[in-house]
Amino acid sequence: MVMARINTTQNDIDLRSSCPVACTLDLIGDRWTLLVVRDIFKGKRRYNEFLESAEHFPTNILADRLKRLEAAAVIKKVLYSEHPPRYAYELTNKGLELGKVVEAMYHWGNKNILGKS
Amino acid sequence: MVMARINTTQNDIDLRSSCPVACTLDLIGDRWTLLVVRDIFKGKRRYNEFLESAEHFPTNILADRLKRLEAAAVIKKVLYSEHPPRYAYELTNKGLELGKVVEAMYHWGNKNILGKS
DNA sequence: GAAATGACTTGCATAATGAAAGTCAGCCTG
DNA sequence: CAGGCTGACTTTCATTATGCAAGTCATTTC
Repeated sequence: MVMARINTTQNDIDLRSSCPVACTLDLIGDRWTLLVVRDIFKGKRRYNEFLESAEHFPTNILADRLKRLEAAAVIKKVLYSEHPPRYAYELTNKGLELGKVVEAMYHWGNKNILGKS
Repeated sequence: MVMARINTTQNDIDLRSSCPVACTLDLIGDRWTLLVVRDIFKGKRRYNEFLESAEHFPTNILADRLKRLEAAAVIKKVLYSEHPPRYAYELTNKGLELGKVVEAMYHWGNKNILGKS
């Protein structure tokens, strides 16, 4: 597919169009990425905590998504132990604002798939 | 991966967990599905109209997503010509409620990828 | 010194994606 | 009524992504 480099804020994903929805999907349009964001909203911070989630991230996918989200400045690494060096993952402002998307999916899934509320 | 058949409303996708966010992603967690929904919100109704979108749906993907969305009762086919038989795609209530998700992505992408307002 | 922990990386088989071309039914035009 | 056109897909096939299992590696604790 022909990709374009559209004027974006600092990150370097290939965008299919200048539609905001398509741009967003180019970054988070897969089955795992938003689950990382959801987990951080739920208070998880460390690699092994993500792995404990019910959906069972494959380890390579988790590592990849953390890398991509960090590159896109949706999350950032924070050192929480010097020796050995260990990092926790936290949401940036950009990541916090994804809360709206996660919430919308939460409500939709609850009502339209799980049939609750 | 081990999939579960969780008590859902009428459709038959395999769900990874009972988390509403994960359930939603099991249905719309890819780079194309929500673009179909977006297009219908923008007034498009027919196969060829979707194909004209800037992101250039591959035809096989479009046909597949329309099928999946119909199976999930997010969209429905409506006959708009008897001879030859031709169908238009429209959103069901379930689909209309996805508007919240699309909107949230629209705002997020505009602000955080395109850098507009 | 041995085993454990946290955080990944690698290998590999299977599944999904995407580009291009093919199909097919029903008009339409000469 | 043969040939082309239109709308709506299907098929093929090369490339890429996913997902499971196993391996790595730097500490740290026993």
